[in-house]
Amino acid sequence: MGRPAKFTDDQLLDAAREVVAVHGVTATVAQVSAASGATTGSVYHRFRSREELLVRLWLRSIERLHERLFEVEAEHDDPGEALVALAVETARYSREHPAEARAMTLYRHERLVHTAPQVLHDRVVHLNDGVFAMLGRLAAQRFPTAADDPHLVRRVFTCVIGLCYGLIRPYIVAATPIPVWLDDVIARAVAAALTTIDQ
Amino acid sequence: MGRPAKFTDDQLLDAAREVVAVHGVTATVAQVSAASGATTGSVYHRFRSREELLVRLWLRSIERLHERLFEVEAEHDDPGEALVALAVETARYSREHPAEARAMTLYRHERLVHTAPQVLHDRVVHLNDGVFAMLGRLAAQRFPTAADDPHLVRRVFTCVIGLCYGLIRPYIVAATPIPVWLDDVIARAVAAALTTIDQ
DNA sequence: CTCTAACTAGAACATCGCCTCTAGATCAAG
DNA sequence: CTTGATCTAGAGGCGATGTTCTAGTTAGAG
Repeated sequence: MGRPAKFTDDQLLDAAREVVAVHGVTATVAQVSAASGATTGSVYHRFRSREELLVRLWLRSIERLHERLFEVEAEHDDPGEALVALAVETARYSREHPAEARAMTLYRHERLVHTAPQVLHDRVVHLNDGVFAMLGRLAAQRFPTAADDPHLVRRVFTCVIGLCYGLIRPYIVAATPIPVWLDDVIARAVAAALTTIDQ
Repeated sequence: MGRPAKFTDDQLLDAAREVVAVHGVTATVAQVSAASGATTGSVYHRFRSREELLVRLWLRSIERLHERLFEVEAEHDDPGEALVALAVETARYSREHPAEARAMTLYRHERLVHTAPQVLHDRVVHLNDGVFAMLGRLAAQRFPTAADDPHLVRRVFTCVIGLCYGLIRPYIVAATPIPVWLDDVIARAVAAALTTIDQ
């Protein structure tokens, strides 16, 4: 075997996360290497490009949020309550982990499906599969009459995750604390938004 | 006097708007000059920097939306209905003018307050004054008991403009049509969000 | 007509940041 | 100990892009 690694992938991603928390998507490889203690050469030994590094960071941050969301689903019996709880939990999680949340804002899923590095393409494509399946389950329970709407999951996603994310995003990007009163706004707004699917 | 101008400022801004609609914030001066027919030298004769050009475009797009919003206020007697109508109108306007809407997403107001070019600083700082005054008027009517809350206007702004913008932003950035069903989602969500201010 | 302010023109310059390249260090296996 | 795969190291190539520079053009004023 060869020499053991001095830095783990996660260590480099952690460094990138802190740089991104300050500089956003314009974070440079030089900044990441400075923050991690590795040199640019070492960074490029692990990641084929700056893009791959940042996309990996983005993927990791979103997957971590998703784990939380799955736990939230398990804690609720009522599908309507669960949907609202998913949105509120997204806000809470982002408030508690601002740097992780900032990493989530690096890209948009739809764009990356077309532009992500080859190696990550499949991971990007299937990133939301689990959450969409969960939303499909909850939606089928909550809106039995709309079960045949092919866009049902997409609409539910917009009313729950999209609505919440849109409200908290400005705070995340500005590195400003997400106000606690926003949780209540999100809960009521999501519940009301979902009523558009009823009729 | 000297030679008359071959391009007006608005012509150059229009060209920049079309480039931004495709390339977003990474639009280059070369792309703008190509789209307008002017050379980079001419562009720099009008605008001191790329930043000033793009900030001017951003300001123009937001001021144009604001004009619409003032008209909407005048069309409504009930303050609650007016607040909801403001949000829905923002979505409609963005749907009808996707390139203008894309220009609105170039910057965030809070960041520009600190980083905008000297010449534009005042214009940036007072950009929202009119809208905030309008929201203050409507909020004072709609929430008479909360009139002493120093953050009232900020909260109303979040519940109306912030909520709407958060929902439509993904479509604007992706250059995807804003679904019509979103108008209904926005109307109900805004109305519900505003109820958090009542108690 | 001549003068001149204002503008056009686009080549040239400077900077910045991604990425590569070659050399050297390290440590497990044999 | 020797070997060799793997990693560290950081200087430098290279392309892209913001900005400047100098020359030339235009059209109104006197």
